[in-house]
This record gives sequence, C-alpha cells and structure tokens, in this order.
Amino acid sequence: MSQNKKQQLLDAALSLFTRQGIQATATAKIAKEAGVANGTLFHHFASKQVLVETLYLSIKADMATALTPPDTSLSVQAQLQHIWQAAINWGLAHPQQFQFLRQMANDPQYLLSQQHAMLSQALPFLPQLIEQGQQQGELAGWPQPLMLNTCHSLFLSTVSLFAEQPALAADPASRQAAFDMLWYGMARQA
Amino acid sequence: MSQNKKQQLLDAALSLFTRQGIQATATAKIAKEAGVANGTLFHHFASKQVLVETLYLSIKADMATALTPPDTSLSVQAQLQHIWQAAINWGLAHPQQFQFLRQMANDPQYLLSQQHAMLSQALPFLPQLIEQGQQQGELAGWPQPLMLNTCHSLFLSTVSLFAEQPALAADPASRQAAFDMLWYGMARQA
Amino acid sequence: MSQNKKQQLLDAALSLFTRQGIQATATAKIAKEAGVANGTLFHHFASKQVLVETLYLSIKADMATALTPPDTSLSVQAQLQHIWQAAINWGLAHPQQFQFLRQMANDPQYLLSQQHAMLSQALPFLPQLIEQGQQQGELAGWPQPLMLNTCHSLFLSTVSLFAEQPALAADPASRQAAFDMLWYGMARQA
Amino acid sequence: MSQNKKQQLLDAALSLFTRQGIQATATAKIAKEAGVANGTLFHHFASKQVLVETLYLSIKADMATALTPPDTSLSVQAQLQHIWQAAINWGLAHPQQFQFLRQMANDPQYLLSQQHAMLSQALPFLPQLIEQGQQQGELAGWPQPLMLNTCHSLFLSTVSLFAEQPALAADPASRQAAFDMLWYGMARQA
DNA sequence: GATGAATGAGAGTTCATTCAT
DNA sequence: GATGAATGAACTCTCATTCAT
Repeated sequence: MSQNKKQQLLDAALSLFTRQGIQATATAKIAKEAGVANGTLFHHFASKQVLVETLYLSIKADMATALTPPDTSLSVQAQLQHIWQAAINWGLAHPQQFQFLRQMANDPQYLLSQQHAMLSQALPFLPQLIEQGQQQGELAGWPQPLMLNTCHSLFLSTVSLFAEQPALAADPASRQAAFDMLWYGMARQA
Repeated sequence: MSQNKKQQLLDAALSLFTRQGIQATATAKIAKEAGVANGTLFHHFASKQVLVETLYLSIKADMATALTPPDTSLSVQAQLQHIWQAAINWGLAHPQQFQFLRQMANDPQYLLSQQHAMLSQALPFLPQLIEQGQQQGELAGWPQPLMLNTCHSLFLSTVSLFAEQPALAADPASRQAAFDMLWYGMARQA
Repeated sequence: MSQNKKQQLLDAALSLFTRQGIQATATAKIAKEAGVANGTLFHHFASKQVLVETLYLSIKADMATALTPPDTSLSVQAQLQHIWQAAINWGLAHPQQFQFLRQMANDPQYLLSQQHAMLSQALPFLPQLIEQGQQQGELAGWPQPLMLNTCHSLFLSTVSLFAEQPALAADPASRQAAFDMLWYGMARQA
Repeated sequence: MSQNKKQQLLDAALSLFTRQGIQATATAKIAKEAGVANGTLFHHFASKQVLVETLYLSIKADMATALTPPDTSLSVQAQLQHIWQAAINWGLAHPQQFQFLRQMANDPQYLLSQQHAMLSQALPFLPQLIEQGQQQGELAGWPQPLMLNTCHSLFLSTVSLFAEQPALAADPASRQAAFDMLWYGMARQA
C-alpha cells in the first residue's frame, strides 16, 4: 500500500504541476487528487521541495532510460540525429513529464549552468558526441557551453512547438527541418 | 511626486522579480523596497497582475525602441546580424529587463504561440526579414513557426549564457559563433 | 459650486447605499460616482459616519415635509388613514430614500427604542393620534410602545412589499387591506 | 475534537454577530473568541459566507424543531395563537439566535420574497393555516403575501420589543395584546 | 474649496507543515 | 503507515482618512 500511495502522489503532483505550475499547486490539492489524506504526503516526502525533486529525478531517469545510446559505428551526424529523434519522441510521448522538465529548466532560481547540468543528465552521450564531432572536424570548434546551450534550447523549444502544433510534429519534413537547424547550426562550414 | 513613486515601484518590482521570481515576490516586499507604503502599490496598480503587465509592456517598448530597423539595402544576412547583435547587446546591457522578459516568455500559463507573439513585438522586422530571406533563396523554406521558434529560443538562451559567463560574451569569436549558429541553422543549404 | 458638490455627494451616496448597503459602499466609490475627487468628500463631511447622518437627517426632514398633518376634524380612523396613505405613497415615490431609512431602522447597532425615536420624527402626529384614539375609545388601550411598534413595523414591511410587487401596490383593494390590517389590529374590539 | 472547535466557532460567531453585526465582525475576531487559530476557521468553513450560512441553517432548524405543530382539532385562532406563542417564546428564550435571524431577514442583499421564504421555513404550518382560516371565513380574504408579510413583520418586531423591554414581555396582557393585534388585523370583519 | 497621491491598519483567505490519534 | 484537524505566518487587496499642493 505504501508504494502505491507514494506513486499516486507523484502522479497527481505531475498532473497538477503541468496544469497549473509547481508554485501554484498546493500540497493539499495534490493529496486530494491522489485520493490520500493531507498528512500522507508529508509521510512520504519530507517537504514539497523533496516531492518536486523526487519527481524530477524520477522523470530524468525515465527519460535517460528511454534514450538508448547511439551506434558508435555511425557517423557523428547520424548519431546526433538518433539522439535528437529519440529525445523529441520521448518529449512528445510524455507531454507531462516533458512540461515538468521544461518548467524546472526555466526556473529562475537555478543558474543556467545548473540547468545545463540537469539536462545533460537526461541527455547523456551528448557532450562526448559533440566533442567527438569537433575532433573529427564535422562540427565547428566553438566553445562547448555554446554548443550545449544550443542543443538544450532547441530541444526544449522544438518539443514545445510540436506539442502545441501537432500538424508540424506529424510532418516528416518539419521533423527533419528541426534537426537540420541544429545540425547545420553547429556543423563546420566548408 | 506621483510618477516618482510609481516608477520606484516598477524599479523595485523589476529588481525583486529578477532576483526571486514573479510569483515568489510579495507585493509588500515590493512596496518596502520602493520605500512606499503597502497601499501605495495598489493606488498605482489595480493588482499585482496589472503591475506585472505594466512592467512587461514598458520593457517590451524599451527594447523595441532600442532595436533600430536594419538598413534594407544590406543583404538579408547582414540585416539579420544587425538585429541579432542589437538584441543581444540590449539583453546584456539590461540584464534585469532581459531576465524579466525571459521569465514572462517561459511562463507556462501562456501558450507558446502567445509567447511568440509577445517576443515578436519586441523583435519587430524579424518575421518579414525571414520571409524575405526565404523568397530570395538565402534561407531554407521551412515553416515560419519553426524559424521564429529557433530565433526566439536561441536569442533567449544565448543572452542568458553570455550573461552568466561574461568571458564568453567578451570574446568576439563566441559572439560571431552565436550568430553563425542561428544563420547556418536557418540558411538554405547549397 | 460648494453646495453643488455636496449635494452630488449626497445623491451618489444614497444611490450606492441602496444598491449595495451602507457598510459595503466605499467612500472612494461615492466620490467617483459624484464625479468629485476623493478628498472632496472629507471636505464636506468630517467622516463617512457624518455623511450617513447628514443623509439620514435630510431624508427624514424630506419625509416629514411630505406628510401633511391630518385634518383634526376628521375621525381618528380617517386621520390615521390619511397619515398611512401619505407615508406609503411617500415610500413608493421615493424608493431610494425609503430603502435607506429602512436600512438605518434595522441597523443592529441602534436600540429598538432609538429606532422608534428615529421613525417617530419622520412620522409626526402619530403618537398623539394614537393616544387620542385610545382616549376616545376607538383604539385598544394597549401600551404605546406596542402600538407604535406595530405601526412602524407594518409601515416598513408594507412599503417594502409593495415596492417589490408593484401589482399589489397598484391594486386599490390591497392598499385598503394593508391599512385595515393596521386599523383592526389596533382598534378596540366591541 | 473536531466538532468541538467547529461548534466553538459557531458559538463565537453568533455571539459576535449579534453584538456588532455580521459585516462588522472580522473572522480573526471569531477565531480569537473561539480560542482557535485563524486558519482553523477556514478549515471548517470554506469562507465567512459559508460560516454565516451554516449558522443560519442551524438556527433555522433549531427554531423549526422548537415549534411543535398545532393541534389541528382546535380552531384556527387557537392554532395560530399556539404558533405565535411558541415563536415568541423561542425568540425570547434564544435572544442571540433570534437577533441573528432578524439580521438575516433584514439583509438588503436579499429580496423580500427570499426573506419570506427564509422565515417560512422557520415558521412552518403558517401558510397552510392562513389559507385554511381564509377558507373557513375566519380570516380576511386578502392576498397571501400581504398576510405573511404582516405575520413575519409583527413576529420580528414584537420579539425585538419584548427583548428590549422585559417588563412588557412579562406582562400577560401585553402578550395577549401582541397576538390580538395580529389576529384582529387579519380576521374577517363581521 | 478642491484635489488625488499617500497611508497603514486590517480584511478575508491560503498553505506548507505538524502531530495526536 | 495513514489520517485530517489544527496551526499561524504570509499573502493580496481594501478603505477611511490625511495632507501638501
């Protein structure tokens, strides 16, 4: 029963957080939506902050699991595209989880570098792949923070756009365009 | 004296909003920081919401004013670079205003399309310039929402990165790299 | 100009008081409705309380003026009916003034005896007429407070009823019935 | 413990409402008088409005319970007198409850017809009894609203008068007089 | 006389958290 | 483990009143 209610609380919290924001969601509402008593929430999570962090860790792990490592025998471009497509697909398949991640990533109480660290854990392989691409001369030799920043920024905004305009997401050309923007933006110019 | 205290309130609000977020800032704190009585805030702004909107409109107008229209006799690339540099410079020169705009642009209570509309007012010329670039064959013919999304997303994330890592902002190569990412991401591939 | 604005304030106050109650009406709203500045109200009335009292005195005087003394050569019943009809007519002709008076008469902060005193000033002749009727044996010899209480109570409730149900007020039989209830209620039983 | 504090709050509210009026009583004062924390009030009642309504319903039910139905084998007059005496006695025995009811019944935010409906629930049997009296020819055939209006109005004002002047209430003749005013006011004239 | 910006005490309400059961 | 009543600080907003102009 214990794990049961704990998970119900996490589910309810995710649903409410994406509907009305993290700050704007009262713990009492979460408990009610989960169908448990007010105090039960604090039995499983020491504070609202802990609940939020637990949810964040769980979602990050969930996403990391969904992103299978790219086949290293492929080209850097193919590998990056594999990661990109998997990430976009995960975001579209898990809109609440993605929305929550996006909210966390834009929380002004965290520094940008912390936000990058957060996202990088969800998008593993990425930093190494970029470095590899630079060493092989396929990617421009710009500073890593700049490259990562672009990857994260385009990932978040592209999923948001696709989620809001399903017609775009359903169009293979737009899907390809979204990746091309990332790739040619970072690619080394001949 | 009137405009005096009203402006003090706007200044104090901006300062606090960027330090601790909009929701997390109490109206009483704003009044205290502004050195006025609690009720004075509500004499000038019917509600906290109105204060936020007033601040937003004022900042958006301020930014729009700072961005002079590009010389239309230049190439599309040169025009876009002009806008981009001016926008980046404005963001770095007005870190609080920029941070506030970024918070508003990421507020989950607005749809992405509304956020685009908001930003487009602060970045005029951009939609037309993109269209012009597409017609002249310099930019890829991808859907406008995709192009605008990339512009906004990279603008916001780049200024944030530069603001947090001044060394990058001070490096002309990084500055150029940031623009190149945008340009080659959107440019038509030969 | 002075008397002008003072009267505008009294008019606005009466209108708002009857629409939303005395306590629920803010002085700022009164000033706004009167088309004068906030502080002007306190220029003419030392406090909201004074404004209310001034309004009350003015309405009471207005009503007293409207009620012409009965022809003392008539029977007590005819005299009472004259007063009653005049009072009812005044109430129906001045719904806002009446409503305000009724609000004052039901204010729990005043004792009932004070409320009687208030109403008696607006309905002069009544106490003496009742006494006269009792001496002549036409009215029952019950204590004055009981008689006055009935008069006031039926006056207030009858006008309220007629005001809310105009069809009743327009029916001469109902008008007569309302008076008969008062008269036969107080009349000496044979 | 739950019902304990909830009842304490209702008791405190009733006491304060009758002393200083409903609007003029702050929720904080109620909580303080009840000896509970500020938030406890809102744990039991969603709003001040709900507290007021709960109190009203409870008092109305209390009064309705106290008024036993009249013996239908008696004359209409005897039945009416039974109801009248019971109502007056209840009002005098529960001065705070009565005062509160009176405040509600005079609240200008309700229409008179709503006020009648409210009182009729506390004074059941009355409408049918009046109709019966009219059919049997003992009461005048005037419109029901007029009759009910008189009943309510005289009930409220009589208890108020008796409560303020205990000497009157203690005098059997005055008690009888109060009822006679109602009866002969409504009785059919021979 | 008239203005309206300024005040600050106080209103109703919310909410994360505690704790006795 | 689970409950939900209880808490009290903090929130946004209201308002009668003051006063410099």
